Amino acid sequence: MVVSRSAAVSAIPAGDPARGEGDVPVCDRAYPPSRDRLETMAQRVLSMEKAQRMAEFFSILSDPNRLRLLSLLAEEELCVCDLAAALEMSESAVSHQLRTLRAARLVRYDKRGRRAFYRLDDHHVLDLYRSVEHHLDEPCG
Amino acid sequence: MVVSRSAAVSAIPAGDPARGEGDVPVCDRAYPPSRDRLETMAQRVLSMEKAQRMAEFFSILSDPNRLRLLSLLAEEELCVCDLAAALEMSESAVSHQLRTLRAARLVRYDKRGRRAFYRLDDHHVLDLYRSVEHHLDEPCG
DNA sequence: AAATTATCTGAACACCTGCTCATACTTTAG
DNA sequence: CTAAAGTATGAGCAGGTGTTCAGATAATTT
Repeated sequence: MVVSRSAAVSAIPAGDPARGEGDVPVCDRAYPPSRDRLETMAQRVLSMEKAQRMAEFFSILSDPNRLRLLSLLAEEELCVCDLAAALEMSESAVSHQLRTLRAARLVRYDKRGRRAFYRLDDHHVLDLYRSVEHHLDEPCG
Repeated sequence: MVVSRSAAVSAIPAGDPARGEGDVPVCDRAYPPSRDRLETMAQRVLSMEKAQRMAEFFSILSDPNRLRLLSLLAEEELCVCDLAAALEMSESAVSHQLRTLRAARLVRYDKRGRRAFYRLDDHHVLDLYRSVEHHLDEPCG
């Protein structure tokens, strides 16, 4: 894991805004690609296993109701029925979605009496959330 | 848009690591929630429209093969057949996925001869990609 | 010109997702 | 104790997603 880290990070290089859009890299390579080129690409490409895990994480955030749940829980802990009332969803649907978020360790809950109070359990997800929110607010996005 | 920005950003507050996990906020509120509380939550919750757009964006990144395509295109521009060879996918499947990425403005292409060279068209997506990559590399993740 | 190459596209199919509904469980109220 | 409230969960179903397959298009080669 430690060894693969540098390779993994280099698989997606820094933004590199220094390189202008104009100077296009080599464009008329031989086809089919040589074994060397294929091997080079194989080293750069995200492993299937890692891609799978990343995709699963993104898919947790790819549902509007889950995002709305997170947006409320980012402010304060709330119980299932409050969440259901605020989002105008059935309590069953909310419970199912919270289960999904729980499985992904994005929220955790705390049962008091017959109510279950949910709160965020992941600080990274907020940064991500805000990044995309900001990204989509851009005029070109 | 400008006016809504502050409200939108405040919907998800800063990480606020200063507040310890110990001091739990108010936990035994009345139920059902008062009109005031419901109204407050309604102001904080992500709008359905915005949630929809964010979810669509995340869903673009929620497929392992699309992530692998992006990981290759982050390094250099590549044509469909190179990508297909590197990922061991059919050229048709790659073309379909590139169409999806194109529609989301994450990649753009450049046709030369009978080949189509694809490259990234979005700088934000790399930051996001790296954030999640880093997040999932953590021991607790 | 005909054949080949690189890509694109629509249809069809299998798989996955998120909802509702019915039901069960646990805790509080009467 | 019984009844009700709050939540959890499995089954089932409608809708969405990603692949393959067949076919079309345009540029190159022979």
